[in-house]
Amino acid sequence: MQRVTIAQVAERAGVSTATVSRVLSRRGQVSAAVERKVRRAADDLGYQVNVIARALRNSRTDTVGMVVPSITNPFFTSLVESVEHALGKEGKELFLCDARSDPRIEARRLASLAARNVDGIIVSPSHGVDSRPAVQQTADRLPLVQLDRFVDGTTTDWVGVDDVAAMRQVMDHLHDGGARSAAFIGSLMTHSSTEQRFAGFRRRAEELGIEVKPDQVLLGDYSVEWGEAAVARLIAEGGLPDALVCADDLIALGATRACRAHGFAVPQQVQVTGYDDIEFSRLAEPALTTVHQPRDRIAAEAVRLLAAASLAKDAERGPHARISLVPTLVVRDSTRAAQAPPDRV
Amino acid sequence: MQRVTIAQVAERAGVSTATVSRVLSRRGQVSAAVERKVRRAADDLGYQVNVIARALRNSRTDTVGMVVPSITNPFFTSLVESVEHALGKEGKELFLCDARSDPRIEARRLASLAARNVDGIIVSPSHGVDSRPAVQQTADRLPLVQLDRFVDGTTTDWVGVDDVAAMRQVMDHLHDGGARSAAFIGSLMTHSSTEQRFAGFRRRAEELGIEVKPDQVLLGDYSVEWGEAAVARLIAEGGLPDALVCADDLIALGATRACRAHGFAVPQQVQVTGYDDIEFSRLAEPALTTVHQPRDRIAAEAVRLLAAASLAKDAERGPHARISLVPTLVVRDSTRAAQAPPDRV
DNA sequence: CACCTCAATGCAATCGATTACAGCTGAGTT
DNA sequence: AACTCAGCTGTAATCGATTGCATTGAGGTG
Repeated sequence: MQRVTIAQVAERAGVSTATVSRVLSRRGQVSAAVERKVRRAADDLGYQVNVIARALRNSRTDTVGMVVPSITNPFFTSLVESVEHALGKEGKELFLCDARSDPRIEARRLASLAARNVDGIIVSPSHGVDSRPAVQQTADRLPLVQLDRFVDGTTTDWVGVDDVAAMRQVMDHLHDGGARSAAFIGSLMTHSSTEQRFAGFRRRAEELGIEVKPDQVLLGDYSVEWGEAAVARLIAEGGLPDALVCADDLIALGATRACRAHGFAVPQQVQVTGYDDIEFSRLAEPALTTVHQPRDRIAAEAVRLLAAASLAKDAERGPHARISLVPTLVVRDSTRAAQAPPDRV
Repeated sequence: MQRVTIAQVAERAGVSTATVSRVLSRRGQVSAAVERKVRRAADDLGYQVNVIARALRNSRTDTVGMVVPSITNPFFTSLVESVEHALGKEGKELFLCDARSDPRIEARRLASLAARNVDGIIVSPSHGVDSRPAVQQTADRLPLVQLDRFVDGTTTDWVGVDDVAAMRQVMDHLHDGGARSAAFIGSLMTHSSTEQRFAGFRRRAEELGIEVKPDQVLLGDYSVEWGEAAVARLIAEGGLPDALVCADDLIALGATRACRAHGFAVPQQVQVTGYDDIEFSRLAEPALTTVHQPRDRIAAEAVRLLAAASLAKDAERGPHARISLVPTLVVRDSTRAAQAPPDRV
């Protein structure tokens, strides 16, 4: 299907393939007259480089691979968009893979990307432990940056946000709104984001004297359904605390919905917070208070690290960077205003 | 970075590269003893094929390219997921590109995919007219299937749903719910889906005697913001009709929100319908009545067509297929039950 | 005029896997 | 014993672009 080759262009222009290559890739010196002839011939024939052949020769593909746990999670989708944008500025393209939250599929994707000679890989690992072998092995072969989530005990670059700091803001805000007890709804502790967020939650709750009953830490997965189920369980097992702190927006949307379905007013009776600031958190009823992640910054840093790693090569692979950006709390209507209502204090 | 080559495996196993290749790609006959030696050597060295080199030789990449107008639109995201799944069954991978709804970016993506020797391309064109040159040109070089949307006047395979039939269901349902007037909120007529949906809307409205004022056909883009803006405009310019028929769910979500913000009850005072059945349409308040697209079927058909086209090659490129699947109406709470309330009739 | 410099260009090797063709070996045939 | 043939295996060409090295020739210098 790929018809026109550099040889045909060379023949038509009456020069050698070397010259054509030099003209088309702007390297080496070529006289103006020849350059014109070559360009002319290339245009006439509708020549397009064969990226595959070039990649084989150069072992560079100008392509970066990205693996995310789930492409249907709006947070990752918008992260992907940011990454693609950042890469575009460097003339690179993105090869996107969905791991379906399964470390085995993830491992296959990583291997396949490596076999395709991508210049680097950006991955948000599906599992804090089980993802390790594949991630580590891939990182040994080519530049790799972990994004948002990370695998325990791997030594690669990482970019994400400071979950602990974010949770502190969330808890302070809830406390200001009068919350004196709270539940945490997250995913199983199988990936770093839940772990970190829970750690931040627990620490600040303790400092503020917010009560967290042991059976009010519920772990499932990042989905609306789980948010609904978790709230149903809380209600069945003794009622809701003052606040529901959710590990992501999907859970929070489900939780809010379940609260209202069971007749609990949000935020009057229960405050709810999310995490990620996906587009729909703004549209929910009530609009969700959540933590905004600086996606463009995250993406830009990841791309920068990757570029740096490509240059450094095997040589002086210095210590790996862990870039932690500061997220911001977005206060909307699922939590109460700063001044605690007098009847609660 | 790619270290282990077939030559190294060959040396370690004490055979030629040809034999290694034969073992690893399961072609040609090789004695059991040699096969064992080779596999052993390959494992020891951690050999992985270089997909690039193989692709250059075979001019097949086992990769399919997909271009969508916007990766942040949940409808396309889930379509992508379905396609990836369908491809996975055939051992193929997906190279995903976002056109940002810009035909120029789209053209670049298509060219780049072609240069990468993908085996085929699945595209949902951004623009009904401006996307034509690039799509047609790409289709001339390799197998291409249009999905969901299509470009006017191109001759390629297409898979999508019967928008007109879907709109008939929507209108019948609204009519049953008592609607005697309606507005249409869509995108500019720059892509086929809005065109088709509007055509179906208008025709059935006429047949049912539902009034559609000329200035109540509002065209913007597929976004929540536009849905909100359109409703604001309708209210400012003389009030809402009985029903708002939206060309996609994002618009419908925005429209619903705006209605409620302006004090109009949905569905008691205004019925609202969407299109696509994205996940959040279920979560909205009230849950959105919408048209469900059979995404897995669409994806499966597209992949099938692509495979068929790859086999047929340039040879007997028969007439192109246009596969139109039947979508289903999903009735939720943003429309009224079948029996029209007596006070409306 | 002999000799040197340097820009322009071509030749041919290279990236790694695949495969047509040829060569070899040994079992089976007559 | 000579011959056939199938089954293995190796040699080398190939895919298309890039690039180190060699070659050419124009212009410059003493």
